[in-house]
Amino acid sequence: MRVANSKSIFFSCFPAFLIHNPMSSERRKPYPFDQFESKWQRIWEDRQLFHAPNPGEKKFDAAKPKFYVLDMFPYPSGAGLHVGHPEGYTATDIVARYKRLRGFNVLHPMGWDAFGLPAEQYAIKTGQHPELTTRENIAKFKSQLKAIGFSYDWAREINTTDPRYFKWTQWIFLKIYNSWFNPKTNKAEPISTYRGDDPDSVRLAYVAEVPVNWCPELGTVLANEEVVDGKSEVGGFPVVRRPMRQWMLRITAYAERLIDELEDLDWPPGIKLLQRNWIGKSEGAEIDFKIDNHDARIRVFTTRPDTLYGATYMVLAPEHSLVDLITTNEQRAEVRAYRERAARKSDLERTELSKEKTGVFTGAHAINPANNEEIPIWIADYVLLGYGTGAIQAVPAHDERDLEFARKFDLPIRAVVQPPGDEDPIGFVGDGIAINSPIIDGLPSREAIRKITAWLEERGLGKRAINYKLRDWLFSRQRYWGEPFPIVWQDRHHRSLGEDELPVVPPPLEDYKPTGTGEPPLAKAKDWVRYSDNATRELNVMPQWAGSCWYFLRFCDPLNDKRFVGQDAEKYWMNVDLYVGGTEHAVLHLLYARFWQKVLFDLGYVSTSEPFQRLVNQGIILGEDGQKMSKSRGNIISPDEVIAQYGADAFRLYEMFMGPLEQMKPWSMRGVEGVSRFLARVWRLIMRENQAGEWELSPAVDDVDLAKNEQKILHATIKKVTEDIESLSFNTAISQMMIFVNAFTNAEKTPVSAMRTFLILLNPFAPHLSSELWEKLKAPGDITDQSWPGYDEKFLVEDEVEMVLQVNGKVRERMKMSILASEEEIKQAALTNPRIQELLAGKTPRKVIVVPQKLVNIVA
RNA sequence: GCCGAUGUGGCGAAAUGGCAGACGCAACGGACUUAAAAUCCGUUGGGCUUAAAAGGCCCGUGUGGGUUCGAGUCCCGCCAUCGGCACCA
Repeated sequence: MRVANSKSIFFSCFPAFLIHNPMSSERRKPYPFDQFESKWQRIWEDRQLFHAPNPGEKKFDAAKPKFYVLDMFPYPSGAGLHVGHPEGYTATDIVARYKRLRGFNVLHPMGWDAFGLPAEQYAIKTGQHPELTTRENIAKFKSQLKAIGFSYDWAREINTTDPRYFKWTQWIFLKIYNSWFNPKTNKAEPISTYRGDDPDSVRLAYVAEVPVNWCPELGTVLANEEVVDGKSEVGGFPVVRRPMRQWMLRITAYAERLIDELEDLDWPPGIKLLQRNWIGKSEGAEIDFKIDNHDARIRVFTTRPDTLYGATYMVLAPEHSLVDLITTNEQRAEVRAYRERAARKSDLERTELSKEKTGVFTGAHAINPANNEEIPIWIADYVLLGYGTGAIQAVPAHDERDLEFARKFDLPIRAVVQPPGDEDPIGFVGDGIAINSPIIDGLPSREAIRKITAWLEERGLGKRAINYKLRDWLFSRQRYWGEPFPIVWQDRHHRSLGEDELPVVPPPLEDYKPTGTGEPPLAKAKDWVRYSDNATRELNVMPQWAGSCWYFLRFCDPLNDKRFVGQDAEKYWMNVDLYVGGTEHAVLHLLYARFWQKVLFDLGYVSTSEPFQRLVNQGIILGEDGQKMSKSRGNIISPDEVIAQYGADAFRLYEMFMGPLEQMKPWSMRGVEGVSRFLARVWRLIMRENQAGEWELSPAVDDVDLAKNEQKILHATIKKVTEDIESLSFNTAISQMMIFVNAFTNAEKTPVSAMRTFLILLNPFAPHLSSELWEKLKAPGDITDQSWPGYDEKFLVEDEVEMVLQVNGKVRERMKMSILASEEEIKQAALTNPRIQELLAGKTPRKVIVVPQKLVNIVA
């Protein structure tokens, strides 16, 4: 307590209700939010006020339009919420409450993305089952969210670790597994429509031996996104490349559609660009090079077939399958040594540390198909097996990497593109004019590409080709706390379980520790693993992304036990009209979810091919020191302490008042105090404290007409708040409400009608306070049943406006003008103004610009 | 290196090409109070002019140019900070 030495005074002058627990109420509350916030939360819960009925249910009103507003659901960590989490949640809650007042059926759900590594790590440390800690963490998160007064439809709460949920995650996996992508129809179809010999080679879920990010410390494989600078994102342990049998999802089949269908989405352009870059489409050609003394050919991918004449050597990735075949005996030892070194390199060494190009000559030569020149074939780890064909034609004159390599190993460099101007052709990578290239000499690059590609195609030497950076999705994890695959193995072949065998529930385990061999922890559950006498279960589990790939669908119909989502519910609610979350999910989550949605759409299970129509990213909230909040900096602020001191409404309001939603901004307790003062002013506009220290309705509140200026400010506020909520500019909406309150604070009479209207405007932002005051005003019905007020422009315009008079662009004078004044009248009034006359000193103005109702600029 | 975002008072910020700094914080002054807290009222970008005030003038939105009667806003170049990607042929 701050007033340690003044307890007697403290007790004598404070109302009784504030002192029953003086240790917890550090200071006097500016308004008694603690008296009613939990009361309203209870009322909302008891009355199921925010439950949205589905089509076909009793209270469903088909006449209303729908609005689906969704938050990225959280991973319930042990630490609880910090003030960054509820930023987006507050924004969506304001929109949800606003849309309800506007007469929409609003779907506003919340749930838990609860599978994941931290719970498993905790289990390893403590021996507590992840299910238990998950349950506890969820309870903590949920109580924190409820304390903020969010209007979630808790009847739709979902939890990705609930068998009733992941049963359908597994079901969707089966659909993916039992589908293939038909390039003719450009969509997924049931595997039964595939006419080839080996369906397993085209399934959208398949098994492959792939080099993966193996982290010995965690005893698991990590996805690329979980590896940061060659170290594990969790724990910072070293990560090495190692081939392993893994489940993959064929997301690359959808690369084109994932790019194209971004077009019509209302997403920030930056996020669309990020996704496009991630998918990384590039157009070019594949060209076949003959190998001297061998039948095999090497296929390369290039975006610049017009530089073919400049290809003075070739490079294969060290892991390329033809390396063994073509390497000459003299070079074999050197090549083998290089390949071994490359294989041992971690990602860190391969990228960050390898500023110097390395490579070795195979001893073999290829024939350049354009000029039949013999060129040496090298291997080097700057060529990646996973991109294109894993082999390149090296054109050192017009590619920085090839140039660096050629210079280091003294390979020939030949210019074949003449840059515009007098730039040096060597090292020029842009478009120019083809030179030293008989077939295309003199052509600009774009045309040269077209012509030489056609030339190659005619001769069967190459063809147009498109490549993507996007790789197939590594979909398995060697962990315990995830969805088991509904797959069994028999005679070294995988096959799917029947839908009636779902869900496949993870077996209870005593010991969650990684085996360390790369074999998943599920291998320890011997009985569970044995599916039948000759079949065993798949031991991997799905990655955490799986559950979040379709949760927005489940929210439409969370209790359905017949289908992953009921058809009518899905049709009615989808798509998500507004999706709010952090930029950290800009690529992966959003890409994966779009991919699943498209598969389900192709197979006819959902009605839209894109899940999220409008996307908004909230900015990060920094600590009071302007640094990112983190345990180590000790600058984490929990909503609990803020709410205890200032109340949930002040917390919500400050989250939104800090600045634009998308922006990064630092927390400030002073700022919370500021909005809390504003809410107290609202309270005292309607309530006053009597002699006994009790709050009662203020006698100033009366059923009076509004003065003209009051009418104007009321309608200006309705207009501004409405428009600002629509554009998610909550900070300026709040500013306008402050202006409103400031204007009414000193009025003799507080017009009750204006107060009611204002409370409706305030309701989405500060639902507890506005509900309480609505009740205190004895206004009819519940505030949540009201309809959003409209405004009338006629109250906003005045008869007279103040206009600015400028001379040469500088403000020199102001004058009042009727809004009806014509331009000519305004001009005359300005020119005859004494101050302007004085400034002009008899000179004739050269030009007069009149902007009606705004200003006059006189150019002298 | 490439791509993207952002640079405005002491601080968070606001401004359809038309009065830069609304609103809030902090600070200062006043009212109320024995006093303080709370509350209410007022001042608050920098400089010059003035005994003081009123008033007037000049400068000011990262930086240098440009377009315009007029630029925080539009165009070109540069700098800084943050975020993403990073041998993708």
